[in-house]
Amino acid sequence: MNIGEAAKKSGLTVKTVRYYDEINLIKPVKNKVTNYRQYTEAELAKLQFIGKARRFNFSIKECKELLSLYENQNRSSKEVRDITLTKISEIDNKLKELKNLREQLSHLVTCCKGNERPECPIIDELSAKT
Amino acid sequence: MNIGEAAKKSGLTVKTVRYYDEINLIKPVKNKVTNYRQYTEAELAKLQFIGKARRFNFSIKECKELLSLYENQNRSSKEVRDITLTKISEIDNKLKELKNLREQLSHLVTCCKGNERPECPIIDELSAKT
DNA sequence: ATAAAGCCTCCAGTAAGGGTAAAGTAAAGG
DNA sequence: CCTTTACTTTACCCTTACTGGAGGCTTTAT
Repeated sequence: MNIGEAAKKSGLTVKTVRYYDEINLIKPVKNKVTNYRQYTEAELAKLQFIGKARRFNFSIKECKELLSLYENQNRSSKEVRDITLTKISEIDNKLKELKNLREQLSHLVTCCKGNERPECPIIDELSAKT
Repeated sequence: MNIGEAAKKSGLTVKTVRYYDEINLIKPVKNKVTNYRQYTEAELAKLQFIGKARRFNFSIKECKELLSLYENQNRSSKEVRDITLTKISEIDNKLKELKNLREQLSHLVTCCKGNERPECPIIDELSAKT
């Protein structure tokens, strides 16, 4: 498929997908006649995967690592397994923190609805005059 | 407290905290004699909050918005409430996606443990030759 | 008293793209 | 077949959110 379709299906921009080619992250073959990039389904899947990881601030370098987990010929090895487990635990930390952030905002909503100015330690702390 | 302590307690780097001062996000007072930045507990709380939001790719601009939710004298207004609810729903989407990413990696681990080379559609898809 | 650690400003560089231009290619309608 | 519209190409500079380093004051520990 062409770059536009790949971008759309992966939720990335065309610019970004082109950039990933440029930095040798996902390099599609190019139609020798038109010079258009041609993406396979496998490459699309990788783009989707990278998109997901990037949205959670895994760096491009880390994305390469994650991708290599999939591509590693020796992926059943202990080493690969360990890296993956490390990433998972990183993700678990992110999940925890994200839930906490949600909590904080949701608290803001329930705590401050209506016109009352209820007791609210979180807000008091944050809105205290410097 | 000095910048080093504020940085440590907020999980940001000193450089980053200084940057947030520079862009008028969190501006501490400065000790007129030493010229050192002096952070209050309230500013620390804001740094922590921003750190959390930034780690989930809320832009600096969005962080300002979020902060203003707390500081807004009129925070019980419908508008502020709506913005907050929107942010919360964005967070819920992020949570969903993050769980999905975790799932994908965790599947990789259980699927590929030991030395066998088991069937694994996700991997097969991703590692398929271009 | 001196060394190490922490703070300051200033300047330059980086990561990961985004915006726009100028030009080639492809698909659809008349 | 031709034109319009949509898509793709490279090239170049711009942006956001930092990061690193130089050079120099301040504070703390020995």
